Amino acid sequence: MSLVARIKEVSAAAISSLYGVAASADDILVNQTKPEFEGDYTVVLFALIKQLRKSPEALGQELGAYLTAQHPELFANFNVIKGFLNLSVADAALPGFLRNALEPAAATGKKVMVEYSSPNTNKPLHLGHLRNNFLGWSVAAILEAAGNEVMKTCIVNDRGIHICKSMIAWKKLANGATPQSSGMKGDHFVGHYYVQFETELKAQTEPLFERLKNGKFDGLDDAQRTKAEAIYRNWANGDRKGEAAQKALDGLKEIARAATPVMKEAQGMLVDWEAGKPEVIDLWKQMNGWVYAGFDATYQRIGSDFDKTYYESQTYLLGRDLVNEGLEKGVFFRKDDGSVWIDLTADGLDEKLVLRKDGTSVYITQDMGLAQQKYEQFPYDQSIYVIADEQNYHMKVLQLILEKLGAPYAGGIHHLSYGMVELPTGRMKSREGTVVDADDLVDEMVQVAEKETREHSKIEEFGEVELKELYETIALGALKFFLLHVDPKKKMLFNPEETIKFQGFTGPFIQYTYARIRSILRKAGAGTAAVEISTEGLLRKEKDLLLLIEQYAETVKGAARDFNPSAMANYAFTVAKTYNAFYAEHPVLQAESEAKKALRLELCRQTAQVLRDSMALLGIRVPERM
RNA sequence: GGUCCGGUAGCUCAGCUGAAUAGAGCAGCAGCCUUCUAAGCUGCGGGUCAUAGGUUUGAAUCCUAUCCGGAUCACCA
Repeated sequence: MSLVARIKEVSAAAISSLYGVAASADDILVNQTKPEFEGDYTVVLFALIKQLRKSPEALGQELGAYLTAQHPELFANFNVIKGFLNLSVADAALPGFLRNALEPAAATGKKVMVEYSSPNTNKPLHLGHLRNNFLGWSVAAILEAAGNEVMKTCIVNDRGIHICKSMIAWKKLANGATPQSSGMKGDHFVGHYYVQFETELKAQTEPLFERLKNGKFDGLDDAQRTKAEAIYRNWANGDRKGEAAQKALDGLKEIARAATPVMKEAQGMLVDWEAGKPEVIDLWKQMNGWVYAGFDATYQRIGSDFDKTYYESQTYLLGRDLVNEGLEKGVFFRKDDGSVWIDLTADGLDEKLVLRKDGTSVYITQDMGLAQQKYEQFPYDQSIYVIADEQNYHMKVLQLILEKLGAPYAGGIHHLSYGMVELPTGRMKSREGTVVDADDLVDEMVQVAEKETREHSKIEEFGEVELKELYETIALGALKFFLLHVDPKKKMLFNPEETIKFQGFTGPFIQYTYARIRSILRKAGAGTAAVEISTEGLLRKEKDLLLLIEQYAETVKGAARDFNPSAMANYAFTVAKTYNAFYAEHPVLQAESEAKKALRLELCRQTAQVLRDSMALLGIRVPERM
């Protein structure tokens, strides 16, 4: 049990016994005492006074007197200010609680699946993927540390029109080039052809778009023509400025894009792919293979891994059984043209298509099927989807549909919705070339780490290999901490003009603190085994540190409950800061006495452990020296 | 237009299951390396918590409205 939980427990018991009123630990509000007051933890009394018909002062005095008298092992002292009962924890109580806090969490028996990363195979990973990967990996690690059985999964979007685009461009332009022959990383190689395709598509779209704007519809198929004519009529006869007009123009442009020869070619290739045409399948396998080789290198470098990888090419047909089931249950209905829908208007949403009139699946259908398959293979209590907040609506619909189908796993689905990473100029747009490439960014960070290390470090005994590793550790530490230290659900700003900081509330700050501690421990020749500490004459800064370390287990629990790695980042920073204040004031190796030295060495050891473990839950390594 | 999310110091963010005078980092200013790593430490300045009402003993936090920014409402994935 944690210290705070224990304080709540004895306070509740005290109230029951003092006033004959049933009180539970949940009724007691305990905060950390503000630094300007004396004490460690504070019981806030206001909520209790109405029921007990006591003044806050009187209640505080009585409760404080009772607690210190009944639990001298727990409380050394108390004071009451207004409605706040400030309690000083007995120094001797700390070692026991510390042991609890640093023990691994008890197993919950719960199975949790975490899906993250989920790349497309037509282009390399970018900054947005990094936030996703770091979040997903970290949440999985935190859930595991909190005692859950965790399975990390990834759904690779390896089929569809976007892959066909890369394939078409490669066939036309590459002359048989490969990543090897061009010296490019596979995912960048394939991404290059995707960009080529988009360039050509844009070039072909423009003249067609102009013709549509002038009411010329030749070259369109019947469906496109009907649609284009309708949009055109509205636009031409109405207001030519404003939002509606812009929407009409966007519609026309979309039609123009679809009607270009290159786009038709890509669509044709998708049809061939679905038909299993061997030459298309072969090329598809080859290009995806290049991409996977590239992804693997990046994943390895940034430390992403998965227990199971799903491929959309193998799951995109799933979900049709669920559609049939839904039709039988009356959850879905069929329209005259044969398409299948669900009406969610009663839930405040819209009607949603789940099967096209030609019987093929849409995105949501595939996700229904995949959810089902995941549950069959790993009967989870919770399934976390790490997906950007632009898909909030989609995930809401998915969960609602599964609930209506009566899927037993529907309630366990949780969308870990995170905000997009934006540039000072707004969202990253691949069409405008403002995407920050993941590999480039990591390379850049490593260079900065090297420069910073040259400026600051006094370590000359490192060899080339060790230095390289150190730069990677620091660079990824800075990058991961930067992307994880803010609340996941908030969008965040990344300014490519400014390099990610290495001072203050950063990963390297914590890594540095760890390295300093390790340096002391090396010099002391101290073992790694825990030593029984004596808290005789504990000083304020020593106690602050002990109280903070004691909060480790609770912090992990909270981070797991909220799926929020930033809680770990904030905690690690506070620990490091508190340690640094202690470090500046109290010598360890030259302590006043042997007893003090032993205590402080143990403080160092435990601080190091907590920092290393907290950072590990963020996927960040800590160096022995830096 | 409907729905959802956000607006806290010059900048980037904590705090949001209500509780003491709203906290960090960066940037600015002033100090601290003959002592365990100065990527550090200490101090100073900096706020109408978007706005207006409401609930409450108590509101940055809960409710309502308004303003501003964003996402979304595809037979794309």
